[in-house]
Amino acid sequence: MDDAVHAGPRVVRVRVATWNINSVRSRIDRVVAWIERSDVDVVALQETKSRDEQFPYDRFADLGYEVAHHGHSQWNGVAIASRVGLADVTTGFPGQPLWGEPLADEARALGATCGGVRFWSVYVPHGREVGDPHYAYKLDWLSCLRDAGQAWLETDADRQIALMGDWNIAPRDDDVWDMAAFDGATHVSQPERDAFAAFEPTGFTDVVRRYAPGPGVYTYWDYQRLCFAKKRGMRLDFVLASPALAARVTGALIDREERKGNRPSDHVPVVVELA
DNA sequence: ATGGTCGGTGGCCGA
Repeated sequence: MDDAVHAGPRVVRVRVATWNINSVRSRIDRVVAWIERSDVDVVALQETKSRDEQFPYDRFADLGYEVAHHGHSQWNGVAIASRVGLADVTTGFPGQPLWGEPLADEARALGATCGGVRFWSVYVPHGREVGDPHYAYKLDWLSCLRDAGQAWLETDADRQIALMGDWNIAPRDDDVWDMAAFDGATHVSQPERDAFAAFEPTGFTDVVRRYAPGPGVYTYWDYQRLCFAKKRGMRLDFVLASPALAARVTGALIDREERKGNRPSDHVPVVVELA
């Protein structure tokens, strides 16, 4: 017995990640290999492009992870995998807007509590074109998520909450390779940037940028036109942390290597380390 | 050569 080993404050390091994997079924071997290699405790996935009954639950269980998935069709789809517990799974956030004809829930948000932290895997609507109904939906969706986040912190300002995923917004000019190429485009418009910035006064802050500053640091590269080789990317994936969670962050990285090799996703994982 | 993509699906849509 060596009591000294067990004395003092217990420091628990946790690595969490978010990754738009652009189809979990076509890329499950890569996803499994990355999770094993990267030693993450919690990973939020977006664009699984699967119905629940198609989701490869066994592959995560074999790795020692519990996993929750929310998917209706070949579109969207979000998941959270965890090896530090997975409880209170919630599909969709309170007040999440509907879409389609007839109006219906899209599988774009999934909440779960893992290791005392409330995680949300979010896949923000793309917007398609400025002025398109989908663009209005995107702005509304972001506004409603902000309201939900604000309400959670008003209930308890000390809650550890992570809103992480593909936000489909490049908040700063440096978050795209050339602003001239995005003239009039979605992802960089002022209303979208305002919708993203509106999280800041509620207490949610991006915890990655200070550890992975730009310019030229991206999380997404279009498959077309050799964008990755030409370093033409966008920073679209973010981890927004509540104040109590942000205080635990000791580091972050964007795993650009994962964009290489055979059949990668067009997004790469974003990893945050908590103490 | 001045372009160059995917995935899921089912014959195009969404990104």
